Amino acid sequence: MTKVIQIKDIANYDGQEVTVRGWVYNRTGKGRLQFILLRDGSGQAQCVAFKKEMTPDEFEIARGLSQESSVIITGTVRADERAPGYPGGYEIGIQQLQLVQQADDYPITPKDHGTEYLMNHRHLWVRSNRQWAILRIRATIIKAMRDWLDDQGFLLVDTPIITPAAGEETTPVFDVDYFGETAYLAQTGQLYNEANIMAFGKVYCFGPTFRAEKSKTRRHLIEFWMLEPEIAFCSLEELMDIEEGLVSAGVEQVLAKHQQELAIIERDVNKLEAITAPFARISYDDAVARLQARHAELDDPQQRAELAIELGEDFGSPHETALAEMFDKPVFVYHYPTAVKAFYMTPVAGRPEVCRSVDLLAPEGYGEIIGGSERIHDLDLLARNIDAMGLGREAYEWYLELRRFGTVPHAGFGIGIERTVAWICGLNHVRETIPYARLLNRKYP
RNA sequence: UCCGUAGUAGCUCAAUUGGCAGAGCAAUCGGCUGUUAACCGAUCGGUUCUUGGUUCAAGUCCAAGCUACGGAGCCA
Repeated sequence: MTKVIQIKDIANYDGQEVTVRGWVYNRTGKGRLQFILLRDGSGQAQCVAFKKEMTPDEFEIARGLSQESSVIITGTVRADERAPGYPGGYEIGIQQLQLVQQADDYPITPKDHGTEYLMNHRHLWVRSNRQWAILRIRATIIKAMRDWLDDQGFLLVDTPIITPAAGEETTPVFDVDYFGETAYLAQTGQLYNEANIMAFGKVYCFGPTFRAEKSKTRRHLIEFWMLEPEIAFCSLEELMDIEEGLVSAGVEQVLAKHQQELAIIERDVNKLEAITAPFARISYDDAVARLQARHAELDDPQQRAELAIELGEDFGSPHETALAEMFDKPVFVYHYPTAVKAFYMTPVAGRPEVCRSVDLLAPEGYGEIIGGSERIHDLDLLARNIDAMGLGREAYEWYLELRRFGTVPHAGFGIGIERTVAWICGLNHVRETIPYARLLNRKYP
């Protein structure tokens, strides 16, 4: 029994006999010579079948292998510059081949397919190179950001998915039948984070969140994953320091560990190498002025209509894109109008029409990847806002109590994992950044 | 919800002014000892999204609907 190896480690076994187990990604042949590109989840390696080096029965199996058939192959590793794969450069000369199952008419061929077809076969599509690369990068981004927070003294504190009240008042939520009562799927863990910082100082939660919005764009999912740090005794400026440290750590780790995957998805690595702290910080007022200046340069009537903006209005998607295009790194926009932001955001002292909020806009048109703010820590002001929004005191009683027992200035933010992955990978849609996307018209598979 | 585009073989797409339903890939069979989405030969493959209408004749024109894609709003 030879050693079973992972293909990613193949370079360590040059000249040795090994066993690999996996699936046929592709096969080409020239009569008595067959090339089997085998993937095992960790990588891909070319396995070469010569008729004279195998039993006749096993060679016939090799000659007839279909795409995604599962096999166990034993053979000798040898370096060969012609060998494709990941990492590539090594191939396996097959001595024994065991067929686990001959796959029957695999639907996703190595040719072009449409989006709908691929999404209908997402359970199989995740096997493809490009999806393999993206989902591996996603895992690294999550790990890098969590490691960074852990190293900074944050504690992971999980927050509930089923909640008694909608977290934010602005967006529609999903109802859940909770033994005859109505509960809601979480849109954010923030309110619970605010309780948890009073116990642990610096915390974050990480998990799925749910928005019942009828949004159908390349930036929206119904179910998406969010990493939400919250920090006691934290100002908006300190919050921006944390955000840029977190984001640049994620980019740095992807560059360090995934050159191979970035090559598969053909990402322009130069643009990622530029993503280092600090990031530009501009006020909402400044952003509006920049957009108005840009607007004045435009001739096209449709573009002019999209980019028109007055002080006090919220940004639409075209505004965010235009702003981000002015920078080659993510850019912070702070002090948004109070009226367009959530009820818990602290008004700026002396200028209550704007609030201590900050969004981080990703470059290359990917839009907002982070939203954050200083939270109101004054009991009376928070209670007034809750009443003014018509939210109902009962569900928020515990939240108000946080301001009654040792309230402190604090701040936090949420970073959308899928938008971040889409930006770092240079994808044109978030649906490829999550294994099984939930979209307005899709919950299958 | 609004605006725009599309729907033809398992997949990706053609089909001229309304005039015989086509190709590549996949699949099946055969050939080939260095292939990189191999190549060569053959075979197989159709409710042209649905319903109704115009016409000698509809994939093509008209009406309604369905589905998908892209964008807006809203958001991360």
